[in-house]
Amino acid sequence: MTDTTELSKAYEPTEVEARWYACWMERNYFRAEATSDKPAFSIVLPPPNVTGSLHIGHALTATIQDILARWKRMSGFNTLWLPGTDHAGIATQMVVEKELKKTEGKSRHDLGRAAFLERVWEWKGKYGARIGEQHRFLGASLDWSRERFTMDEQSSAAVREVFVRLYEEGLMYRAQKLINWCPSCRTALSDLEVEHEESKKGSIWHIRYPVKDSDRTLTVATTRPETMLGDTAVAIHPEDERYLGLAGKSVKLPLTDREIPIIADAELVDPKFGTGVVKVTPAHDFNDYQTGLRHKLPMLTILDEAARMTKETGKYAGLDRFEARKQVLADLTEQGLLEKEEPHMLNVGTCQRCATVVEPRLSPQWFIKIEPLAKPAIEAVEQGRTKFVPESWTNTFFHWMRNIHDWCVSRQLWWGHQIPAYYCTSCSPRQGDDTDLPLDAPTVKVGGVDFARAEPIVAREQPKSCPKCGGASFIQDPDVLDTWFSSGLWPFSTLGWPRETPELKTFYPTSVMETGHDIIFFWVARMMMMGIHFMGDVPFRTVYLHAMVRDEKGQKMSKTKGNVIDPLDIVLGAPADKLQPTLKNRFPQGMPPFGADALRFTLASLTQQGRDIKLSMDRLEGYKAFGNKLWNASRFALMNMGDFRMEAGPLDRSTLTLADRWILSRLQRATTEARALLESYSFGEAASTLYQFLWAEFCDWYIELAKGSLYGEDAAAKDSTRRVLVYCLDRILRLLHPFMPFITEEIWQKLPMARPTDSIMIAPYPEPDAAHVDEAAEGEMAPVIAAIEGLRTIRGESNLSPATKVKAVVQSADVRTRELLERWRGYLMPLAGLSEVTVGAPGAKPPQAAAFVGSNLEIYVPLAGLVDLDAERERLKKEIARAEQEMAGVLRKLENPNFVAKAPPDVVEKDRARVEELKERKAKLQDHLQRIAPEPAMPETPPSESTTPESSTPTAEEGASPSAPAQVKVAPNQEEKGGVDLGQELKGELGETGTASEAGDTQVQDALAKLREGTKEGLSPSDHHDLGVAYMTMGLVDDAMREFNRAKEGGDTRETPAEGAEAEEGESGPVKAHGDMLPTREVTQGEPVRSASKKKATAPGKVHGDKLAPAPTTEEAEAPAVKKAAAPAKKAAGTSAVARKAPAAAKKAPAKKAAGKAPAKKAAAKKAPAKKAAAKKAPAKKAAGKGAAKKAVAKKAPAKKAAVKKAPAKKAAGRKTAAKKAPAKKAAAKKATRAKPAARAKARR
RNA sequence: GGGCGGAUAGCUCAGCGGUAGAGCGUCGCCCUUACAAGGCGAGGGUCACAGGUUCAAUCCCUGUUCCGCCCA
Repeated sequence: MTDTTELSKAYEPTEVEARWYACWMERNYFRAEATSDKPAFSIVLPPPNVTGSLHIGHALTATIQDILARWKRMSGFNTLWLPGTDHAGIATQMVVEKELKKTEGKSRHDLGRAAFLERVWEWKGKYGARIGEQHRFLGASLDWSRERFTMDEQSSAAVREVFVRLYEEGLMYRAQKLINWCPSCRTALSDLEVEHEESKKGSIWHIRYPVKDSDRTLTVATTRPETMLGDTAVAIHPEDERYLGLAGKSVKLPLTDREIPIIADAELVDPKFGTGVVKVTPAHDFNDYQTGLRHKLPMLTILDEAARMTKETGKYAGLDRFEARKQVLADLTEQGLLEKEEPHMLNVGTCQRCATVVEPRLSPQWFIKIEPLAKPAIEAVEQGRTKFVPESWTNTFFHWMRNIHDWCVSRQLWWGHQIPAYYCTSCSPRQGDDTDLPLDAPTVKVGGVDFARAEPIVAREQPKSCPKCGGASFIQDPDVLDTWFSSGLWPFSTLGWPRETPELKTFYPTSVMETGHDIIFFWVARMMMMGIHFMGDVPFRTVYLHAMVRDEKGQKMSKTKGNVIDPLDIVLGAPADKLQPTLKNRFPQGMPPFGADALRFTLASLTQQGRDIKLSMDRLEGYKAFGNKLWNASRFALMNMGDFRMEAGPLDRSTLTLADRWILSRLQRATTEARALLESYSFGEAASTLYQFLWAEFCDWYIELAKGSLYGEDAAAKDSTRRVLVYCLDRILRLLHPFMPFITEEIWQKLPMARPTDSIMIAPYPEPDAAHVDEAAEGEMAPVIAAIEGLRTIRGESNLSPATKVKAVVQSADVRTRELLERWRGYLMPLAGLSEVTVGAPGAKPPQAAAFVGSNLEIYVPLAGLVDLDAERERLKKEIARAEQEMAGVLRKLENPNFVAKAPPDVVEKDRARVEELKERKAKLQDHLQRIAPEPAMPETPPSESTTPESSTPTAEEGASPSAPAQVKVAPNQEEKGGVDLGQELKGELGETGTASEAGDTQVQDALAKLREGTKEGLSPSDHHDLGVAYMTMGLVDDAMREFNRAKEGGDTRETPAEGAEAEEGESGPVKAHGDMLPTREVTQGEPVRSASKKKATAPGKVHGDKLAPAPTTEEAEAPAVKKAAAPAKKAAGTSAVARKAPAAAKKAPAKKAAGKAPAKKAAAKKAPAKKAAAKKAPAKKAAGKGAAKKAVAKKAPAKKAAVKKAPAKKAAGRKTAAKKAPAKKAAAKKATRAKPAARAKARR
């Protein structure tokens, strides 16, 4: 069955995905048991609107829920994931109306209610099916046998039941209240369906209302002048002195013949706002409505359902509200009653569906009394019976629930659940010319039932006879219910409620409600209220709210923006002409099929709690590649299986190799981690864990290591490796299955092993096996990996082709390490491309070799004849610089008595150990650097113009300023370790080879002690000066200044580098650059060669700064003779290289920054916390130091950067601005600390 | 006006008191027979700004500025 040729070279998702979904369906794997011994896990799919097709947000929903469902199913749960669609009242009615208009030019009224609804049902059939199909393409393991629709018979029955019960309980009532009305949709809206636009530009008009029986006028300020025609009062603040005595009088309402009262109302009127006089229009403004109620004002409706002026408005009747506004303003102007118009920012409510400005409208509607429902929901969350993830949504939920208003649930639409209220056609009031009469006035029967005044009979079924008059003819309330009304019942209506079904018993409360945070109020809150009220328990235990998916630019996806992405286009691919513009731009040849697995993995990976998801095509491509990687790793395994077939049962550990044990151990860790992350809904991290494990550990290391035995002759070893390969793959596939269901199934089916189930989707989710957690193996593997990485670094840096086999000498003082490396040379050689490896104790090193110094081993690769050694020297210097940099940082900490005293001992200990390690490493590197030094050349002649260290020029690379070699020793890094390094360096200078590392802790301690006391006795003024320079190179400005001051106090006459730098400012390019660099120099200390060469080596005298730096120190000390001259050829190369890079510096440094803040301090401070602290305490000093540092840092930066960076020449222009790059030192430091982060992470994490 | 997020590498994002990470992109060397959708190596960070707390701050606190969302 394991035909290796079965797997194609590249993974092709399309065919595989279609095949497996059909198979799963056929085998009924998605179906949940109504009753089962297994624990239940249930999720109801938030029902997508049947308005159209799924967008990428739905894909996210489906992905997350399917991950949960598959994971739980594999974990032994009786898992129900229940699909369905939502009828989406307004939205669907609108799209169908639109289509009707477009295709047939008809309105819904042309068809009539029944015929129109038929059309909508047709639409529903079409798009409902399409939505189902899309979910299938996404791999969603939904229980289609239980698919539901919010308007199917069962749901409708539930809706009726709920409505009637609420009515019976007094929680559902009908009332004439002011509600939000969309004049375009011509229906009531709930508060939530109104969107508030921030600060729209508008005007506020000041209108004079003449006070009756007086010459006085009252000026009201209003943003809606047209509504004055509906004013039934003007209000003033009772304590407003301007209007004392006016309350109780009346004004003449302009443009009408009405007189309206002046009322005093402290609640409505803010005397500080506008004129302090407010027009009151109770039928068209929510605040005025309340005022009207308080003062029992008449409520005059002047706008009809389409927001046209009613006949109440006389000459304005029939005008649209905005037209009317113009007319009213014109008329007021004419009458001289318009005082002024001012610009005004206003907030306008618009219809969520059609963006029309909504209009408050007085009309009879159905409402749910919400408070009695909200309270238990709040309590449930308070008590933790339902939890929000992320937790931060809890407060949002509370806030809204505690300020909730009664819910207007009636909609003047056709598509939806018609309200189960009936009116007797015999005795109900009728519409007619008497509609202006009071509500309780007797009526003349003219037209149809006047629902505003008729008495409803609420019942599950149409009543047989009218309890009032005995009439048998009824008409049902024409309104339908808010879509969210039926959605609110979803968690139990879908399970059969109000019938008592086994499903209800098994799956309610559902386990998780997973949905977008945008519908927390619309839907989640309402489900909570309804669920608790009707089921007596919360509808779900956990609410996981996911983020919104936005496009790559963070824009919300919308049809109008044209940035909507159809998930199926990603899954299946799409021709360019079908794509929206940005995607077409990105994929001019059309979108390739990424496959559902890649899309799902991408969405899962990008899912972070509390942050929107910007869908990145780059990442999508990356995860597609991940699928391919998995595919090919499996392909590799399968092609090497031979006749092997793994039997069931535990692995025999006795035959395992180190690599086997290592990967098995790593696998257990990944398993544990992935499971824990899933438990906490950390989908992104779970995906990342699996990604890292598969790629960086299993593929990059284990498969490579396995090749040895697979390609070898030892049949037993071969089988053992095969066993481990299959074991791991099986588990990796199962771990990944919830994320990538298709590819994992496809591969899993091909593994040569006994399968406990017919499909991976019902196989158990892997559990960690403690028996395979193997610390020892991981420990043994570490030096092997370290050695391989070291060798690869050497190869990479030397640009050695992988085909070139090299010899390597590995030395370690540690017997165990040597033993391991010797034993596992079989791993070492192929992975590092070695033809030969010699493992031994530290001793003779090969000449002309490249070296890698690890924490416990050193590696040498003779490079003579392979590459020139210049590159290697550069690399070593860089390494040295990094070590020094880090060491300096750690030593700074250790020097601080507070740190030693207050930090936890283990932290201090760790730092101490780190210093030791770094010291040793540095010594070895320096030692090696010296040993591969080119033939000594004549020392360069020091520039005659300067003798101070700063101005003295170091030679390009190794050149030492003759004037200061000895002082160099006092470089900052050594300062703390002080004595030791000093001694060591001196030794080096004297030609001694002994490593100082073992020199003695006592010396270190002594030095430290001295430093802590601040005495630094034993340092000469000159030492202080050099120390200052060294500090400066680290950006430790304050420390530097202190040392300079001490030097001066002691008689040292040299000027501070800053001064020096300044002095040099007018000089020619190279010279200046050097001078500038000097202070920050440590940056370049790692590569003096480079900076020198970059300078074209034309101004050797100027590079002096390098000398002072710690790194060069050693160089100089130990290899004083080394000259740049020695390697002219190299130099040239280096030069150009550097030149190319130089400009790069500019890149990082925005011009604006160069302009002028004092970056130095900041930069310096950053890298050197200690210094920062110092600065804080000594402001005066800081000031002093700042200037110096700024200059120093500013300048030096570019140099280092230039030296290090490889950037295209095009950027040269910006070099100057590079000054800003101050943090150069940081960069250097960074490198020091992260020799090989990626590799390290790969290997160890 | 109130509330909640966010600001970390060129891009998309993790991390959140103790040596800054990933993927993609970039640069260099490689078509090494699982994978060029690849391998190995490298480069790349004022962790928005300003204060504060701390031995130590990207991380905690306060404030500021931008961006986004929600509510009124």
